[in-house]
Amino acid sequence: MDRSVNNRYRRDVARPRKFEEQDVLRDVRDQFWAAGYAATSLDDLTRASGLGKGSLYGAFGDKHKLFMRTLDDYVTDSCAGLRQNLEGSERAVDGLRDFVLAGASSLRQGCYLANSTTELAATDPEVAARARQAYEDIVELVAAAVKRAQREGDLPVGVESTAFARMLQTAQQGLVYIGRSGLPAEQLARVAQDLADKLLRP
Amino acid sequence: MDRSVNNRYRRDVARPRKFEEQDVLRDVRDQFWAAGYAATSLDDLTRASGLGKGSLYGAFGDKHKLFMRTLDDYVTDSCAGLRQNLEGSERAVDGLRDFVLAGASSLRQGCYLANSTTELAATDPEVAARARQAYEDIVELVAAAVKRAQREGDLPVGVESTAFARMLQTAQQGLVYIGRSGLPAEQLARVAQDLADKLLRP
DNA sequence: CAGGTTCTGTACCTATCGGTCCAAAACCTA
DNA sequence: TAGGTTTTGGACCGATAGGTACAGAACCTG
Repeated sequence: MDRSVNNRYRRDVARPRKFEEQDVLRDVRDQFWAAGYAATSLDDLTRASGLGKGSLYGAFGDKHKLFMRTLDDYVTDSCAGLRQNLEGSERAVDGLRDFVLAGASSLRQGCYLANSTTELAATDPEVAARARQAYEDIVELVAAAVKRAQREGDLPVGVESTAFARMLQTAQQGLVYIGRSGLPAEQLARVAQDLADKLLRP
Repeated sequence: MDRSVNNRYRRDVARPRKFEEQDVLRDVRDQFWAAGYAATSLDDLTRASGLGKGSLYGAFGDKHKLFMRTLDDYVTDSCAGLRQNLEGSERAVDGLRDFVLAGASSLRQGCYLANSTTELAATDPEVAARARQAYEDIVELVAAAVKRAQREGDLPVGVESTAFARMLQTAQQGLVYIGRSGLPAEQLARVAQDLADKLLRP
């Protein structure tokens, strides 16, 4: 019987787990985030999560599966948050502005997806596929907000929404990267302001 | 006697080397570039370069020293090339435009410095320091070109050249990122055009 | 050609890698 | 409380990591 990976059958029987899946996934993700995938050993993961190897494997499968799980959760949460911010903003252009500025907020830590993509996309097809899909989702969300901003009269109607969305996303990722490379926070914030102004002026 | 790392004393005596340092450094760099630092083993390096471990250590020191050497060379060459492009352009604004567009040319491979920074800057102070210095040098070069473009009437004189330079650099790095994440070449080129147009219009 | 020196490749070292196994512990149902 | 089932954590595994040692090859000078 396959007991590995996320089994939930008969949870009301036998010895119950001592940990919360979400907590473990968060700790593990933070470890990967801090050191990168290849540079993180299983011992690092057991130390970060407090679980033994057996528990880790029983619950999530091997190192790669565990990593993909954290990446997947991160992407899902990020996209949900982005959608909420974009659709929740009074005027769409404000949401777009916040989207760009958000690139300056991660600072040295960077973006988990971006870091993972840079480290692994060239050699790991699963990561590459997940990253590509995530970026398409983001562009779609942003493009919808661009269209709304056009309807609201805050962006020129002439521009193609998808192309414009990609441009904003590129600017945001550039900010994330420059932040990770060590630019001081206040200078980074200034760059973010300048970029948002230039790209979103009518 | 310390024979390690780049010794050149008495080159006209005893058994001469069978390899060219530059060739080896290029092969090694390409290996690091393709797989990342942590995911590259010494066996990978001997395979890529054709040298044995003994030769590699004798000539360049350990894995980390060897890596730093390739990173250093890459940065030096890149900055020299950038300076040449910027100072060699008829009008400074054309050089700046090419600078931004260059972010779309690396495609899946990405930028060696950017990849290395993303993977290592958070945990490796040497890499962090080198990256920070490289980015300052680049900003300085670009800022000088911005000033020239202002004198030539292609950019408004009101803007602060360093802040503007950082903005252009951020856009370029964003393109590198998006390219590495798998956006098709023609779409990436389009984004690059759009960004350059938006940022460099008078 | 002899002596001295450097370079090269391989064998070898210890530590750690990711992953498996399993006996004991912990819990639920009956 | 007894029986059944799952979880746990550490012992253990072969493979590979980065790095060293060293014997012999290759070359220059004199």
